[in-house]
Amino acid sequence: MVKVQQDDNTQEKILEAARAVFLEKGMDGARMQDIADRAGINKALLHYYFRNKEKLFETVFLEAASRFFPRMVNILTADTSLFEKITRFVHHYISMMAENPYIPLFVLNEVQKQPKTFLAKVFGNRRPPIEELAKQVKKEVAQGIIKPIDPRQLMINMVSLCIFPFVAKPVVQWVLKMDEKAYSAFIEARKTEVATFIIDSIRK
Amino acid sequence: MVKVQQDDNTQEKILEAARAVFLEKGMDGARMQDIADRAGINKALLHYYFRNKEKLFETVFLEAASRFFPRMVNILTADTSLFEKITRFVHHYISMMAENPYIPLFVLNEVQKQPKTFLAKVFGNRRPPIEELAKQVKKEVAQGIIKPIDPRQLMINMVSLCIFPFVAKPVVQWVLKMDEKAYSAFIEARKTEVATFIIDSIRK
DNA sequence: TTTGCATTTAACCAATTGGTTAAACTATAT
DNA sequence: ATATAGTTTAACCAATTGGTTAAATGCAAA
Repeated sequence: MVKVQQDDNTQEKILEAARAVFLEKGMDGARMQDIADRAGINKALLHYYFRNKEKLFETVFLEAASRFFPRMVNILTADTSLFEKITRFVHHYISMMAENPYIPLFVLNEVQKQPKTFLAKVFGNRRPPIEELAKQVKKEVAQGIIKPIDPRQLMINMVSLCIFPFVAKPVVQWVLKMDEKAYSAFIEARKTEVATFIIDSIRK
Repeated sequence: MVKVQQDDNTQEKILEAARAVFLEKGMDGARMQDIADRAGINKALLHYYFRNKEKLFETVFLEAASRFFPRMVNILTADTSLFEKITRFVHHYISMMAENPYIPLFVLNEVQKQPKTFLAKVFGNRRPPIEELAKQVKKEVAQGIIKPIDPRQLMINMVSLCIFPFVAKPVVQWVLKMDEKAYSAFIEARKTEVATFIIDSIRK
């Protein structure tokens, strides 16, 4: 059926446009008219597909989040060495941010505006499996494999190094005078740069 | 003259309220009525003091920025060793974020929505003096004092490690199960943790 | 050919919101 | 006492915006 295909096309066009507009403007700044325009349709059809702005956003966001979390949980709970774990974590985290660059800033905003509600919606009951990594760090510190470090600080460092260049993309581009291509290359390079940066820091 | 004093009080009350509301809601989400309410005045008086939302925002933000930049420029252009520079940079950056925790997320949002306009307004013509640090890094790499590293990556790492824990404060608190006191202690500890983390990473 | 979904057009509504205005009141400086 | 600046009240305007509606069109499946 060609119709169904058309249907999917339009829906995907809308989601793509929504991603772009939400990225640029945030939830408050995003205009339904903008999204419709960018999707090449009109407002009526936009509301025909998604009842309202909130639903549209939820669809866009949960779609990305549902791809994100399972992979990170896998990496963190896998039976691998600490250095291997850090390397894989950084690579995958940066890759996923690069694929969904609109997410992190949005999350930070929503979580700022309504911490409880939002965190509940995203994580539900489950928390990120940080205990695994913490234990592993403590163990390797005790064994003298790595330098002493607070596992919590290490974890925040890892996430900071992965996420920040995305939420600060325009500033990074401006300060370092990068066009899109240079920025992409810079991010690509970070996948290994950040991993070695972290490992070099804690290795004895 | 008591009047002038009253005047200053009201103006400061408005700016304080504006800071709070802008922090919570961002530029788009912030409502003039909210600001007036929180300042304990009415909308008419708010507009009596600040012609419009944009002017108010500008005042609030530039006031904070004008305290921030000179200090960082000083540190970056000072005639000190690289490790000293990194240490001072991290300490001051984190201190200033702790004093103005509402700024970073706000900046990231505005710069996302209107990169040119906002960056021009904040930085004007001048850019952060990154060349100094870049040269210093290249020199010490060449001299074999530190490991080879792209100065740009290093600088982004420094800033990421300083800023991110603030923009992600609610998430950090939730994931690591911290109350306000624990979070403050965590941030305080970062002033030295982050500095040694970076230096340990690049030191040969 | 008829049925039904996708899509457009275009007008419209209700709520929000930034911003204005004018009149009145208060307290103080002169 | 009077002028002046700070402040309130309250109504109002214009623009934006999320969302709705109804009628018409195109088009593929049956």
